[in-house]
Amino acid sequence: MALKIYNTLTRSKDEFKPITPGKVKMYVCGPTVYDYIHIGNARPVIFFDVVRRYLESSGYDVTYVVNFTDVDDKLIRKAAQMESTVPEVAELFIQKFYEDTEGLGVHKATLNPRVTENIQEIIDFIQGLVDKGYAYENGGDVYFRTTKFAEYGKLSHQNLEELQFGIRVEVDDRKENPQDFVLWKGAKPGEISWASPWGEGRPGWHIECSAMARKYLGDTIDIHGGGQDLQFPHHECEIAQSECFTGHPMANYWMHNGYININNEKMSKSMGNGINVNQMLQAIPPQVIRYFMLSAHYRNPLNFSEEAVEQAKNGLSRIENCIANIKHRLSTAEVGEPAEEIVHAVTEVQRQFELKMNDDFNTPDAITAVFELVNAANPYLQQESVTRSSLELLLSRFETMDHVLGILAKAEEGLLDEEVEQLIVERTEARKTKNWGRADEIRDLLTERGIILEDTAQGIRWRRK
RNA sequence: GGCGCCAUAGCCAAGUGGUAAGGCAGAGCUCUGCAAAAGCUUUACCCCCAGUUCGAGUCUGGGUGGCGCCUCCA
Repeated sequence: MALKIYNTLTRSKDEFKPITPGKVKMYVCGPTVYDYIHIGNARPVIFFDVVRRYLESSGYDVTYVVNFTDVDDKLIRKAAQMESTVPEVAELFIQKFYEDTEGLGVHKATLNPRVTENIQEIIDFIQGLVDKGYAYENGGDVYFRTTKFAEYGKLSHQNLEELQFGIRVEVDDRKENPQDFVLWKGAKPGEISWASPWGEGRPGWHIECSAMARKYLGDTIDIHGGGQDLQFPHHECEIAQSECFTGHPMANYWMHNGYININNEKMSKSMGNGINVNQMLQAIPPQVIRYFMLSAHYRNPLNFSEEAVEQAKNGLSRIENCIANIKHRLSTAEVGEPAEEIVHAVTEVQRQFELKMNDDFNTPDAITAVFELVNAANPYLQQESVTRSSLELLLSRFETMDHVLGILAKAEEGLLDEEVEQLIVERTEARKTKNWGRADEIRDLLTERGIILEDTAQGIRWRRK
């Protein structure tokens, strides 16, 4: 079963063939660290984490690079606002990024290079472009000469002539052509800056990714990802810079995730409907956020709303209940061969899971596969006698799939404080003597404390709300 | 103006031309001391109109209605 990836470059699902067998070089554009990450940032962070996990679970050795843009206009503005410095602001929000993404269960990237740690590489890169005639200096700025790169527009499938320039951003008259973009920005007095052949300044936005991707992964990488909005101009410009500089394709597969809307509206700061991951994690368990994010295909828009979160939460409970029920049966299960229907279900579910993940990372269908396992497990659990091997088989399959999706909470077994333990014992006694009043009283009391009791044929099962 | 995306049940959401997955919510029933969890049952002529085809949610053309990008943006 070959993995297919929708490639923005070709606009089709292409079979994935790594440059080096068994290895994947993957670069995803990371955040500009001038603020907390928001729910929109969280989508690529979570999705590409899943891509990376899936590739690893498929046996690939993945080098996953996510950069930090730690110097740019927004950072300079923010630093002034906070009466701080750019490095301090960057450091603060890099730490917040780590906290938030860890909170979301995201595995750390192999490398998180920063722009400010790669200034020399960036300058060399720009110099190379100038030397080859692809870039020119004017008034302390250096620009990329888009007309020299015939393929400019191949990623976003744009014709240079048809683009409307200067609609949103004023065209700088130091450019030869309005579509040229800046590689090096001359510093204004007082701004953070580095010495360069063109005077004091800082890198333009696009060049950093070209320089860092090349430095850490090589001239051509396997997968380059990011949000849909980065397609143009950001990734288009990266391609122009890198391919003019190295003479090789920058990346073989370009992946772009869709937007998140909030209550069916585009999220934007000006509308004031942004949601920080940090705040969100206070209210919503990370597993629910991941489940929600993965419940739609990554290229489709996804609408965030209270109702959607509620549905995600309830859907997840079905899976979690199932697993809790399996674990609860473990102690009273019998020795024996795994049940035939379970072996069959487990095999079929795994096949489906891989089939769907191989089809351009169809996570909604992958989640469906998880539910199919639930739908096989639950009727089995209804049976009077079950075998331990069946239960273990089910559990291990859940684990395998969750290793990729990361939607299940780590089991926090056993740890009930003594008082609660005591109450449960008391309630069991009360039930034996049919003292239903007391039994219900205790159950209500524990419910208030967030502990839900369930009476099963195999004894009491408790879980946290 | 250019380049694209989307439309499937009350809600969310898949769907390789071959009688429309899965989840949530709702309803009824079973199990239960009562619950919970779980089980069973139940809900779609796939935005509209043409066309291609033995056969179209799926392909083509044309509409309608949403939406994105066009040098800050995930």
